[in-house]
Amino acid sequence: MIRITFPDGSVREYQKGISSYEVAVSVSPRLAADVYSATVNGELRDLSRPIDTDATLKLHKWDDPEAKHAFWHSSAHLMAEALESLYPGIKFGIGPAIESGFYYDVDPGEGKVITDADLPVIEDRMKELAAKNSPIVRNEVSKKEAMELFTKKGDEYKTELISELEDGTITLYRLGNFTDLCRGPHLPDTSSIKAIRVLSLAGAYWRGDEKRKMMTRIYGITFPKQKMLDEYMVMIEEARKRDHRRIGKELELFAFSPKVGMGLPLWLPKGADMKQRLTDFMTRVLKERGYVMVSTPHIGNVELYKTSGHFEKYGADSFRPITTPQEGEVFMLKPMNCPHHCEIYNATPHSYRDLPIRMAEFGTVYRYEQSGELHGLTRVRSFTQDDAHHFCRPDQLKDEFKSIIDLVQYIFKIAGFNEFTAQISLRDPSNKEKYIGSDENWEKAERAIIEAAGEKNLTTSIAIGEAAFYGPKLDFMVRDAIGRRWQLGTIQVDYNLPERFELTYMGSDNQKHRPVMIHRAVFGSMERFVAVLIENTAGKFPLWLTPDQAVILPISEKFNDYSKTILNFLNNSDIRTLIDDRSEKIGKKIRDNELKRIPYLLVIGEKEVESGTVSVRRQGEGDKGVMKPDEFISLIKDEISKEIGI
RNA sequence: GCCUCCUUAGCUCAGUGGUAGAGCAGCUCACUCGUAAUGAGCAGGUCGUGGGUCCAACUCCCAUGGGAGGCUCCA
Repeated sequence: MIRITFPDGSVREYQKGISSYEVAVSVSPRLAADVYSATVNGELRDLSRPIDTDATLKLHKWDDPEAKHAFWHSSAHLMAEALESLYPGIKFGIGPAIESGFYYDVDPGEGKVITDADLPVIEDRMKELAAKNSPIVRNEVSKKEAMELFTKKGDEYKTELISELEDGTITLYRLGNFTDLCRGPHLPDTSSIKAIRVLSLAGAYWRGDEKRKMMTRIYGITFPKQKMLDEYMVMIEEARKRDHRRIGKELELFAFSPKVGMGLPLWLPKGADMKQRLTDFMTRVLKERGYVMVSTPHIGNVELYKTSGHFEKYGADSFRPITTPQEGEVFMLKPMNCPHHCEIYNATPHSYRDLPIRMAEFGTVYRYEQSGELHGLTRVRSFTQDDAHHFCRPDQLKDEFKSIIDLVQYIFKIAGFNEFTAQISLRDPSNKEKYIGSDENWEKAERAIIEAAGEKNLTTSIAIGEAAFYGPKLDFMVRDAIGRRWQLGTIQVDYNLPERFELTYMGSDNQKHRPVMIHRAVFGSMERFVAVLIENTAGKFPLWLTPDQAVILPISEKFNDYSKTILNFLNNSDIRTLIDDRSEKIGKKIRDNELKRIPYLLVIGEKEVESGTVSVRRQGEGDKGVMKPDEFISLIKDEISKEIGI
């Protein structure tokens, strides 16, 4: 007999060799039906594997990521089984579970392609195979045996993976006729895979290396119930409706034109208006926080970027240089504001008493991004950063970091980004030659970031080896409608530029010292920030920011004169107001303006004219009753004050 | 840049070899209306562009522009 300890501390005795699944059944058959994998003595395991010793056991139900992982990983194997039966000779790369679903990278063979039209066929075959309820069988073999098996099969991708594994036991999992190299864990069989959808195709370089073969990546998702798949598809569809590219077009915020060039956004009046409002707001906040505003040109002499080191590192991947016709001077489109800011620093002498200097600019930069990378407003070739550089003494580093984290937290809160993630990127200590700067400086900077984040109660993850070559950084990421993460805010320590630009300040010891530089952005870029804001709000912007705050809806033309009086009154009181005086019925006007996400609709008919009032309707909430125009203005001002405190 | 797919009216989309169609939006007219779609009429496209095959191409083929989803990249 063996003793199994459950997460609640209770202990039960079982026959040696019982499986986790059998344990689940003994607790409750209902539980067993919703369990997909188990953690035995801290090790993630198949439900069907026997337990031979006393153990702690946690059974993973669907809501646990571990359960979904096993479910989707087994689904990837099911898809592979289907693919192998449909495309004999197909070769397999890797096929993991991901956040939502799974994929498998395959090589269909020379001259063969899998296209979108094949997806339903694959899906149907998966359904047939799943219905067989075949067991998924775990098998331990030696490295040599595994190598022989996949060599015989001609699966060179698998043999490459095996050759890199440690000697010792290698686990294989067999489902039907398909055997895969795999660590597991897996479902006991395919009986629980009830709903299957093969979603999409993509190219993916083998092992993420662009010099190697382009595999075909097939994405899919599965669920234990059809209803869950239906709900998932509805959710995806809802997310698509929030896509900033779609809403941006609908609300006439921005556009792209092939004539202007890909990745070069055009801000339409309403979008430009909003962007300006964000800029004004940020400028006010920055001034309160001790920043000074500067302004620099859109181009700079190539020597500037040679000094900064950007030319050497990115020159080949930049827009081609611009040359003057007479003198042949060479300029670059500005890819960064920092070199310019360094020269601003150098334009005047600095005492240690002046520091920190917080120099900010809404600077438009131009970067050559690969065409396949461009994406709406989130990845463009021309964008405006809310850029700033802190020039400080080494002893001020941590406080400066804290002030920036505080600023980011403040702005994100106002923007409603409550679910951002923060990542600290440190250098890879085993690869020091990739980075510039002394060990001492790196350690100091990394410690300052970690401590500052801790003192601001910021939950962070740490990524080793993700630092920039010139210093560690802290990035703030927010998700878009379909779950992709975009970096908005960033804080980066830089020891490189102060050196290269020979920045100095006079210390209390009457000696010249080198300041430390911190690059930081909060919005990241105006473009990306607006994009994420659109997707997070579905276009229902906060009142202070939205292009049009109110629309007046006269019930008929008879009330147009009074309505226009109100229109002027509100606009003169800084309420951004429009009038919809089309000869349409009131229901139609309400519908159209609700769809335009106008926060307040003011209905005006005979009653309102007689009593000198407006009838207020809040978007999404319906009729709020009548009030005097003055009261409406207070209502709006109060709401804005709650949003941004003015 | 690479892989797969898409590209028809301002927007969303039908149209599988016989020289283009709907809904919404727009314009005109009528209606003058009370909280999410009033009715009628009109107008709008060299089917992204350039080649080719064919008696005939929106439709098939090639090239190219643009877009989507990924991969690689992202100072």
